[in-house]
Formats: sequence, C-alpha cells, structure tokens
Amino acid sequence: MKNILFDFISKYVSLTEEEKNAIVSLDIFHSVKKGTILLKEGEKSKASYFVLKGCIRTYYVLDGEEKTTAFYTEMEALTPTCVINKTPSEYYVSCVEDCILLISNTDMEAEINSKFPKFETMCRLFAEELLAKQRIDFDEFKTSSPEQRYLNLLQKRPDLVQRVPQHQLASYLGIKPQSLSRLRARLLEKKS
Amino acid sequence: MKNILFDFISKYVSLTEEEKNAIVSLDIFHSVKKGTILLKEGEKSKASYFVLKGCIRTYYVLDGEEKTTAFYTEMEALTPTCVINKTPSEYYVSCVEDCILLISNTDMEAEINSKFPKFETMCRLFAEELLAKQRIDFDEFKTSSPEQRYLNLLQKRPDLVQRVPQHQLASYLGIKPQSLSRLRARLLEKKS
DNA sequence: ATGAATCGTTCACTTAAGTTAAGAAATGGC
DNA sequence: GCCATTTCTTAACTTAAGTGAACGATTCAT
Repeated sequence: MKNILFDFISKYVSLTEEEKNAIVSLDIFHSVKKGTILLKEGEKSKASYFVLKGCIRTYYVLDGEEKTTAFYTEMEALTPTCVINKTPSEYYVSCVEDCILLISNTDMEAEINSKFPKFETMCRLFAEELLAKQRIDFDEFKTSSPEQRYLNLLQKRPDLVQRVPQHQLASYLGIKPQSLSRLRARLLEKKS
Repeated sequence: MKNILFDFISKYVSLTEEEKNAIVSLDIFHSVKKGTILLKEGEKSKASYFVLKGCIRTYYVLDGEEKTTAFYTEMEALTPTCVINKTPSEYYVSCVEDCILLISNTDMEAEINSKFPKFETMCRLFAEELLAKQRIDFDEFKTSSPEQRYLNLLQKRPDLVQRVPQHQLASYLGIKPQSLSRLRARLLEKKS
C-alpha cells in the first residue's frame, strides 16, 4: 500500500528515507466502508482524500435530488473546495465502494511543508496538474453533447461506467437518469 | 498599474521592497491590441497571462467552428494547459479587447521561486484557489440548464454579457448562438 | 463612404432532453 | 429466502436545443 503512494509521489519529487518515514508516521491510511459519508453539506473540514483503492464521489442535494458532480478512483485526490476556502461545504462526499483512503488534513500538510520545502513544490505541481486536467474536462464537457460525453467517458474511464450506479453517472454527464437510459438504448440501436 | 498587481499579491503573501523590485525588474507589463492572438493551436509556449485591464479568451476550433470555453478579465490569470503539460496547445488564446497584460514565463517563475520560497507558496495557494473556483463553476454548469446558466452569468459576471460578442458567449454557455438568441427572447417574454 | 464580411435575430423544422408515470430488475436488510 | 427499497428501463407527452436558411444590423477595411 505504501509503495503505491511513494510510486505516485515519485512522479513529482524524489523523497529520502527520512521524508518517507515522516509521511508514514502520520498514520494516514484508512479503510472505509461503502456508503460511508466522509463529508456532509454544511460541515467544515480540513480533510483531503487520496484514493488508494475504491471510489468516492461528490454530490449536491438540490431540491431534494442528488446531483453527482465527480468521482475519484485509484490514484486520484480530492481536496474539497470547503477545505481550500475554509467555508461550510456545499456538497457531500461519500464512498461508492469499500475504500482504502489516505486522509490528511491542512495542519499536517502545513507541518510537512515547513519541514520539507520539497513537499510544497510537489503540492504546487500537483495542484497545477489537476487544474490543467480539470480545465480540459470542463472544456470537453462544454463543447460536446450528452451522447458525445457518454462515448467519451466510455473511452476514458470505462471502469466508471461499470462500477457506478447509472443515476449517479447521469448527473455526472449533466442529464437525467431516464435520458441516459434512452441514450444508451439509442446507441445500441445504431450499432446493429 | 504596479500597485494593482501588488494589491492582488498581498491577498496571498506579503512582499518586501526587495521582492517587489525583483518582480518589477522582470519587465512583464505589456499592452496588447484587440484581436491579437497570444497562443495558437499546435504551438508550444511557456507564457502565463495575468489581466490587468481588458479581456482575453480561450477557444478551440472544432470542425472549423470556434468554441469559446473561457474568458479572463481584470485580476484573473491564465496559465494555458499546454504550459503546465509541456504539450502543443489544443486551443487558441486571443484578446477580446485592447489589454494590459502581465506576461510571465515558466523559467522566470522558477527563478523567482528559488530566490523567494514565499513566491512558491503564493503560487500554490493561488493554484489551489483557482482549482476550487473552477470546480464550483464546473459543478454549477453540470447541474443547471442553459437558461439557468445564462441567468447565473448575468448575476455573477454581468460585465461579460455586455463586453463579449453573443456567439462567443453562446459556446461559453455550451449552446449555439441561435439558441442563446432565442433563450434571451424567451426571458424577455416572461418578464413582461 | 461604400462594399464585404461578420454578427444577431427570427423562423420552420428536426432531434433530443425533461417530465411524469408505471412496471421490471436488482439490491440490501433481516 | 423474502420483503422492502432502490435502481433501471420503457413509454407518451412536453419543452427546449440543434439545424439550415434568410434577412437586417453592425463592423471592418480600404
């Protein structure tokens, strides 16, 4: 498990044994059951999540309806906006599956950052990379139709379509569950 | 003009006179004419832009059609994804109006970062804040209809609706110019 | 100032998503 | 295993966006 983390980190900076030990000693590995709510609307939090195994999602509850806006799977990280903005959360975070997560908090990060400036560089690079990824995702979303977005998802994250409930996928694609169901039926028609 | 920049920076870190001078000496203030293309599809670039005055936009050309995905106005910064990923750009960046821009490049930033660690902290905080802002924007986009998105834009960036051509606004809202035109007519009907 | 190109609106028509409702299928708890 | 709940699909109908085309209005270049 630890190796997975350090392999990931090594893409950004190289750590000494001392630095690795400092991270391990923080005791941030957690097993979390499917359905667990990690963050609720209205709550304040300092926690960030890194998914080692499993899948978590963020969702809003608008007019009593869940609107799923993001999924995070293996090797993906989520720092909720409420953590960055220091405001109550506008959305929920919960586990789509049983998960092994790395859960850190702002204070721990600040401590590590001051001890190891290298770590701050990593965080900056990581934030910038995420910013670029998210920008591309947003642009693709804006410039394509629901059908194209679904096909795009099948290409890029085929696992998601399998492991996540349809109605959650639907709002992730910006449409209603019925529309996703119909859209899929339409695509099957076309193929044959 | 310099004061505008330093007021902005002071939201993240406090700079000494020495540090301010180091920044000014980089000679990064530029006037750019409306219509100027700052970055073309396929180009590699190391340049980032901070808008002191005016408006710039990013757009793709897909099937010969321009798809505008973002606008940056006063006090907003753009680091194109191609700069972060070190890949050829997938989109264009151009000036919607005459602009006064602060144009920096990766090498300059690296130099300043190593001289003043404080600067790297600022970049990290800034990237994180942008990440949170963009996440919220994306979530709002996903969870709302074109009409809601337009009304939302009227609330949050009323200036954009005035200063930017309709057909650019339309793709920014994820629809066709005709649809935006119709949507606006529909809203006027409703009001009366 | 004038002609050319671009831009915004309107219209008729097509296509697809939203809505409401019903029922089948899958899942979870006991 | 069985019931209750949730999830997925289907269908009929409504609403709004996409498409193609036409026509002023505006902008731009010379």
